[in-house]
Amino acid sequence: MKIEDEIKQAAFRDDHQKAHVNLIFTANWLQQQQSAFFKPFGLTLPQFNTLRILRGQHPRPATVNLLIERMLDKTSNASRIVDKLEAKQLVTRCVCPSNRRAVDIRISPDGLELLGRLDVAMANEHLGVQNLTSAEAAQLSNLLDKIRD
Amino acid sequence: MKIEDEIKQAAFRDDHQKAHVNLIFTANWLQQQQSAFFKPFGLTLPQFNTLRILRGQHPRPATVNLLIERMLDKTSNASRIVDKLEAKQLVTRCVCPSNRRAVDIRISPDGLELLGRLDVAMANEHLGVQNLTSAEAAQLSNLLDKIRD
DNA sequence: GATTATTAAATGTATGTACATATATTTGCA
DNA sequence: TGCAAATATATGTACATACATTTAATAATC
Repeated sequence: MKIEDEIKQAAFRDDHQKAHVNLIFTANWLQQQQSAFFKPFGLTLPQFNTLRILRGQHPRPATVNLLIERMLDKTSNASRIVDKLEAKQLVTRCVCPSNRRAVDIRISPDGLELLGRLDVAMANEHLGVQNLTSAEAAQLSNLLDKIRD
Repeated sequence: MKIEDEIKQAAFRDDHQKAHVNLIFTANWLQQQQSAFFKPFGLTLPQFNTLRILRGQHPRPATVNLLIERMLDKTSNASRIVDKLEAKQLVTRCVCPSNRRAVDIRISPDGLELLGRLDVAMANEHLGVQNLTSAEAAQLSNLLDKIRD
C-alpha cells in the first residue's frame, strides 16, 4: 500500500518529506511485525536483540557497556532490559572479578534453547525486507547510509 | 558512517539483513535528531505530530479516531498524548455535540503560535533526509513501499 | 421499548525510551 | 598516601508504546 493511503494523507510537500515519513512509518511497521512474532515466545524486541548479542559473545561474558555499543538504540536502558531477561532466567549476571565496577552478563542454557527455537521459527517466516531483491536491499542500505552522512 | 561501524558489527549475513538493520537504525537516528530539535520548545515528537494534524484540520475539530488514523504509529495512545497537549493549553477538548461518545479536539491559539515558531526554526535547520537528491528520495520511497507490500 | 451489539474514548499495567542523577570502584596525580 | 577525576552500572522520573479492559453513548435487533 502506498504511504499516502497508509496514513490517509493526500499528498506530501516534496519527495524529501515523503521519503522521511515513509522511512519512519516503514521502520515502525517492521518493528511491529517483529514484536508480534516474538510475543508468543515471551520476548520483546529489545530483549531478543540483547539475547542475540549475548549469544554472539558466548561463552565469553558481555558487560552492559558492550551491550549498549552494539544495540541499535544507544540510549535505551540496557540495565533494565537485562533485569527482565534475568527474571526469566535467560541470562546470568555477576560482578566481574577483574573489575568490580563491571558486571559480567552471560546467556544461560535456557536462553540458548529459546534462541534455538526462534531460529527454527524465523526460518519459516518472512520477516523483514524479504520483498526486495538483493540488489534493491543493497541500494536501500546505500541510501540510508547517505541520509546519516 | 557505514552501518557496520555504527553498531560495531563486522558483517551482516546478507544484503537483506543489512538493509533491515540499517532501516531500523536510521529511523531511530532520524527520530532522535527530531526529538532533540523539539525539546527546547517543550514538545515531544508525537506531541508535535499530533499538533500538526490538528492544524491541518483547523478550524474544524478532530476526534481521537481521526488522530489515530493519521498518526504514523497506529497503536500509540492518542488519548494520553492529547492529555499532555491539553495540560499545556495547546489544544482544547470538548464533547462532540452531535455524538456524545466522541470528543472534539481543536488546536488553540497558543498551539498555532507555537507551530508558527517551529515553522521558522525548522526552515533554518536541516532535519530529515536532506542529504538525498529528489530522485534518490523518490527511489527510497519506492523501495520502502515495496517492503510493506 | 428493552436488550444486545457496536462504537468512541479513557484507563490500567507492563515495558521501553530519554535523560539526569546516584553509588561504587578504579585510576591518576599532587 | 590521600583525594579528585573517570568509569561502570543502577536508579529515578517523565513520557511513550502495546495491549487488555472499562465506561459511556449510540445503533441494531427482537
